[in-house]
This record gives sequence, structure tokens and C-alpha cells, in this order.
Amino acid sequence: MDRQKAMEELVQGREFATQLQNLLHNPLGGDGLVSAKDLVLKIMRSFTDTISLLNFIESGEVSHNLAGTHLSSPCCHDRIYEDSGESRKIPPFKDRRGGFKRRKTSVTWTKVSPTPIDDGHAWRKYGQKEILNAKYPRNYYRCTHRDEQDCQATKQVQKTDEDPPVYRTTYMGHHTCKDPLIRAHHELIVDSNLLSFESNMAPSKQDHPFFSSFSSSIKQEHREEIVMSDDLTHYLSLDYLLSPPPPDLATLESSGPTTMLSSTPAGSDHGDVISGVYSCTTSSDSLDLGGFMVGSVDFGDVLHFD
DNA sequence: TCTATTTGACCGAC
DNA sequence: GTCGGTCAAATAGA
Repeated sequence: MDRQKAMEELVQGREFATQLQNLLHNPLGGDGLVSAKDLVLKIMRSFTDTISLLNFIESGEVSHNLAGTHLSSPCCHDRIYEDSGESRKIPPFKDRRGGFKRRKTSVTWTKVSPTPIDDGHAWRKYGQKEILNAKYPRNYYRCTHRDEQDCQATKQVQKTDEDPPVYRTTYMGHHTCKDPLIRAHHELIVDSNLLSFESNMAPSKQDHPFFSSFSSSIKQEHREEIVMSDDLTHYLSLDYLLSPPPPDLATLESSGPTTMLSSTPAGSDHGDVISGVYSCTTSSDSLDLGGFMVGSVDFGDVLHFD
């Protein structure tokens, strides 16, 4: 069932790619960049959702939430209320707090930096907690646009006990909101990606334009440690790809079964992302985008590019 | 007055 | 029973 959904996602993605190809061949035919951008977003989302699905299938954690929620909303499966399709119960009385379930699996990724990260998104603090065996409390933030745009992105920031102390920021879920400040930045990046697409219109399995478009602009200036939790989803996810980078050199690491990606440029505008994707192609461990294997999922079994 | 933060309570997961 | 994530009333600040 989920495998079929993954296939459907891919078919849909391919259709979008075809449309994009036509558009690029005949840029004056449609309404130009706006449509192209739209298509790029759809294609990327299709990849993200498929990877998500396949990873869930492979790990035996086929999520009914994921299957049920639509794939066009990548952050939905991150929702905490995960119990077997049962929606959150209506509080029996007004001040019933904490009605939630702790997440078991979710897309999370962590950044460590010497200073608090300004990722460009608008966050609203909703809690602070003393953590066992931790010197400093953990701060909880959610997207400011959660209520009006149902954006489920959250993050936790904790100062570590290390010397010198660093700030560990754990992101959960992806932004589905349209923050005006972020939007301008996103459009810039999408534009540059379009250019890359155009210059790589002869795809091959080894050098697929989708990924080469990212790796092409890598500058090796700094090195970061990147790890992720459950899957590659957030690296390929639209939000992550389009999120503005932190102003400082930061370290990404994961909290789950790790797949370490290394090497990163801070000089690049979207260095974190690029390095992650780029590293995939050189990692023989579990990420091999050349052969299209991500995490424990071998896309070679299910994907065929012409 | 409106918006954001603080903080104790609540409650599910372990 | 403990821990940690979230809620929401109270409070602070613009």
C-alpha cells in the first residue's frame, strides 16, 4: 500500500519534471519563472515524500499517519498526536494541559553552534524545562505561524555543559508556513536552482541534475558534521533546502541512528544543505545518491530514470 | 491593547 | 514513579 503510494508520488514527480522540461525548452510559452518555480517545488516535495515513505516502509515503521496525511505536507507526520489515527481528544475541562503523546519517530536534526542560531524563521517560545543531569534548561520553541498557518515546526534549544558551552538546537518538523521574510530568501534560492537545472539538462544516473544542481556550487571552506535522525527527508525536504542558513558556522548532528555526512562549506549560501547532499554521493555507508540509495532504502529497486 | 515570554501544571511515554 | 514535552494563565514589554 505504502509502496504503491511511493510509486504514485514518483510518477507525479516525473510528470512535474516533464512539465518543467517543457517549460525550460519553451520558456516563453507559459508564465515563465513563476510556473517553473512552482514545478520545482512540487518535484522536490515529491522526492521528499517518497523518501519518507520508503524509509518508513524499510524500517518497518509504516506510519499510518504518514500515509493518511497528505504527502504534500511533509511536516504532518511529525505531529505528536500519533496514536493510531485517533485525533486529539477534546479536553474534558478547560485547563487540561499536556494532552499529547511523546513522539517516537520523527524527522529531527540538530545543530550545535557557539551562539544561538538565528535560522531566519520566526519562533515563539512556549516552554522551558530543567533537564535531568543538565546544567542548563531546555527551551522549547514553535513556529510563530503555527496557529494561522498550521505550521508544525518546532525546535528545542539547550546550552550544553561542555566547556566552552555550546547551543544545541534540535529542529523537529518542517515549516509549512509562508513567512514573508523567509519567502524572499526562498525565491532567490529557487531561482538559482532553476539555473542549475537548465545547465544540466542531460541527466544520467551518475550525475542527476537534481542533485548536481546542488553540488555544483559547493565551496569547500569549512567543515561541518552533519547527522540526521530517521532519514534523509529533511535534507531533501523543501523546507530544509530552502531555509536560510545560520549566520555562524554551526554543526549539524543527529539524535538517532546516524548517518554521518561530512564536509561543508559555510561560504555557500545554502552550504549546509549542499554539503549534506553532496556528501551523500561520496558516502559508501548508507547514502549513495549516485546509486540512489538513501539510508536503508535502496532506490535502485524502485526507481528507474530514463 | 496587543504580543511575546515565563512558569507551574498536566499527562503520556518509559 | 520519573522524565520530558506541551498547555495556558499570569506577567512583562512594546
